[in-house]
Amino acid sequence: MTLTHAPRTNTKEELRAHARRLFAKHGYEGVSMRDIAGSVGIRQSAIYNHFPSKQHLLVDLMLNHMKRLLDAMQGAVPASGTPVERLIAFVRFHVTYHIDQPDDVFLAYMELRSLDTEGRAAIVPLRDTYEQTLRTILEDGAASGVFTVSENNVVARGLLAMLTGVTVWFRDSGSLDRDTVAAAYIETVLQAVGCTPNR
Amino acid sequence: MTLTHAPRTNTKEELRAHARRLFAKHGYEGVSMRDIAGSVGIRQSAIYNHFPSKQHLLVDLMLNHMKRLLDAMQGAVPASGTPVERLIAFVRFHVTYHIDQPDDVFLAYMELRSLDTEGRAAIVPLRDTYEQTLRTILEDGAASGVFTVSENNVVARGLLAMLTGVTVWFRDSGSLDRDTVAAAYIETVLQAVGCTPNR
DNA sequence: GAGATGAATGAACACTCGTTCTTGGACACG
DNA sequence: CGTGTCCAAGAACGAGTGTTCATTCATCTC
Repeated sequence: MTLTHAPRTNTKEELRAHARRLFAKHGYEGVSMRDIAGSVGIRQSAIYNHFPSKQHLLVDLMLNHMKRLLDAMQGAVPASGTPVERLIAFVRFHVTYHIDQPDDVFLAYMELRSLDTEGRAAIVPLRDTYEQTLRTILEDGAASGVFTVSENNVVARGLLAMLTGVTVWFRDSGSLDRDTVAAAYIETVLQAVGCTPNR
Repeated sequence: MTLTHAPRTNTKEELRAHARRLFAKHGYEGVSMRDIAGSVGIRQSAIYNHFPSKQHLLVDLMLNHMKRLLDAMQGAVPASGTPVERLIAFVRFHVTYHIDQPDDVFLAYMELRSLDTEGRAAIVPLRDTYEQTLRTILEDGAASGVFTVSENNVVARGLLAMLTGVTVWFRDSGSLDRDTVAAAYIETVLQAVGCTPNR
């Protein structure tokens, strides 16, 4: 008798997309299931046909993101090659990927604290693997003498923070395009590790 | 008839301290007034004798932090001096201050989104003033030829993100002490702006 | 056509949220 | 001693929380 559900397709993927955007904007705790459902155009109870809980929805987003990030990075950064080549590839990949997926990146970075124990256990190793790639590049470069870095770990973490920060301020509507930004980061990072390839 | 309130002193400052820690750990939305009151050892209703609302409590924390940060920075970074001297002073100040006050810093960085319009209007200018200091140092250095930076704004934001990131991983219990970390950041930043003073 | 499945609904669950209000004890000052 | 101020307690407010449930419809398969 009541006007019930209209036919829908792809609700699950829409839920992912809207939840990602809302979580990134307001934080996990700042978004209710009603907010997400309302954004998609369904009632909150219907979410549970697709995800068993709010926490599972968050883990789904973060896990998928980390896997895609890791895959894409390993495709973009050659395992062989000089440290300089690999560092340039890593920085270019990281900056452009983060420009393209700012919500996913911000979520994975910020909402580790909202994960329960098992969620965190699933995600932290992936992040560590990603970061280890940069550390290895720096170590190789330092060992072969082309990089000058005093504290490898401090520099690696510092560079990652610097690169990831692009999501905070970059807007496509701004005056700089992606390639210009990536080039600026590449130059700055190369200088930061004491490597001036133009000379 | 009921056992009512025990005498207390300094409740307001205790509320600030506990709220700061909890907000930094779980996020503004992830902390309730009952959580804060329980952490201090009073009931939630008693908070309203000291702060008119949760939002006011957040603004109080962020505004006080930004003012103290700005004051301390202006005391630590000489207005006159060479760009190199000022850059070194700025980096050393920023890193050590952020190591000492990680909760305040994280809060001010993350919870801008939880501020209402007027709170944001009060805080954003202070942060801009702080960041402008670094930008000016980079501009002066670039103008006098001692720094090599392609995109001044990108580099300034990148360096700030790099330095602020120290709050994420630094622990006093770790293997590195504050001075070693500060020195590593100083060296990395000097190299990043294309300035190698040891040569 | 019959039946299974997927996906939506609205109502309800038991809590928790920020906030308000009344009450009353502790202490300072006259 | 009386009065006023400060600040705590406790109860209550209405609204919102994540989640569960029975139900209903549309669509696919046999």
